[in-house]
Order: sequence, then structure tokens, then C-alpha cells
Amino acid sequence: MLTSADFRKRARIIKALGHPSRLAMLHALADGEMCVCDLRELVRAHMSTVSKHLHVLKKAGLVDHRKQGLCVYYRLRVPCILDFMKCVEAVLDENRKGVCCNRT
Amino acid sequence: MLTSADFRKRARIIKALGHPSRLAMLHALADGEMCVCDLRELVRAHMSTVSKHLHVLKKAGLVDHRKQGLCVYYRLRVPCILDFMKCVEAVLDENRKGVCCNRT
DNA sequence: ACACTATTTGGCTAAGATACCAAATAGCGG
DNA sequence: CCGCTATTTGGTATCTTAGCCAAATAGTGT
Repeated sequence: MLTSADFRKRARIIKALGHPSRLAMLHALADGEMCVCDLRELVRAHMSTVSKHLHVLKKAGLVDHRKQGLCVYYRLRVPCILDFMKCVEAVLDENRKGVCCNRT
Repeated sequence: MLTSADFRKRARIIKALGHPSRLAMLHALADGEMCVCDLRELVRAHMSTVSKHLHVLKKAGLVDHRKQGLCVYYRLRVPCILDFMKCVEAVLDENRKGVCCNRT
């Protein structure tokens, strides 16, 4: 039986996933680790913004990092995040049915 | 290739999942449709709060509803949401490793 | 120690989410 | 039509999040 604490823990992780830039970074990290400045180019945001997003992902336990020289490399901690997305896509497909134009 | 619009759409859906009460409701709906007042008991919140949560889920395309008499019954629109949770659990398992006490 | 680059942190503001209350709406039975 | 129950909507206070700037920290090469 799942308790409300279980749902709280899950929600905390899911919330960390709920941002376009963070999703884009996780997606990119699926191909291997990347340093912050590369991720920064990817999402085209300020360094500090990217760093804070990564902090959110780290706190949730979704990524890990290691420092090498000046650069910090982040990597996925739990690689299933991408099949995880399959369900999200299924929802999007359902949403598209019966709608003539894609809403952005 | 995924565009930033794709990530925005995904994030919108994931954000709708990112609340303990909404997760609990979706979990309950996996066993079949339920009316709002039953969901209300489940999450022990005010009627209006529950109704607004359901509205969020509806907008995201995660649930549908039908009205029968006085009651409104909600149901899952895309049932994969639960194996979707498997990955979230995998993250939680990882998080638990190397931590002696469960954080709530 | 100094200059330089990469990253994080603190402070601030604007926008968004949450929860409650009260009021509005909708279907039911008398 | 009225009273009753189920649900939604609007308003508001409060909390959280996001993004930017400036300053702090950390590692490198000179």
C-alpha cells in the first residue's frame, strides 16, 4: 500500500523533471556525460540558471557530477528516464487526436 | 530531433504529475473510474482543491470525465502512467542507497 | 601571487502554484 | 419551483520557482 509520504517522495522527483530546460539536459545526458558549459549552449540560458537547474536535478537524485580540472561533468544517475518519456509521448499523442492544430 | 517546443509540451504534462495529491488520485484511478467525492476522501483535501487538481490533470490530457447524475466520474486517459512510475521508483531506490534514514 | 576560465551561490523580482473560503452552477426529488 | 447534494469557479493570501545580476569559489597556467 502506498502512503502519502510515498506520493510526496515521487512528486518531488517528478517536479524536478517538470521543466523544459531540465528535460532537454537530461535528454542530452542520455548520450553520455556533459560539462556545464555544453549544457549551457544546449539550453541557451545563463550559466547561473543552468547551474541552478542542475542543482535541482542533483537534489532529486537524477544526475551525478564529477569535477575534472575547471569543468564539472554531469551524468544521468538512472538511465531509465528516457523510456519514462514514452508514456509522456503517449499522452501527447492522445492529446493530438481530435485537435487539428498542434498547440505549443 | 527534439525541439524546445517538444520539451515544453512534455514538461507541461510532467508538471501536472508533480503533486502528491494528483499522483495519489491517478494511482487510485488505475483501478477504474472514481467520482470526485471519493477522490476527495482519498486525499483529504477540500472539495474545491480536489476539483482544481482534477482540472490540472484534465488540461494535461491525463484524465477524462463524464457526468452521471450529480456525480462526476474521472478516469485515466492513458493507462501507462503507472509503469511510468517504475522509473521514479528506480530513482528513489538509488537515492536510498547510501542513506541510512529515509527522508520524508 | 596573479590573471583567467568554469561553476556555484546569494539576492532580488516577477510569475506561477496551492489552499482555503464563499459564491455560482447543475442535476435530483418532492 | 424549492431545497439538497455534488462540483466548479472566482478571489485572495501565501509559498515556491525561474531567471537575471553580481559576487564568491575553485582550478589552471604563468
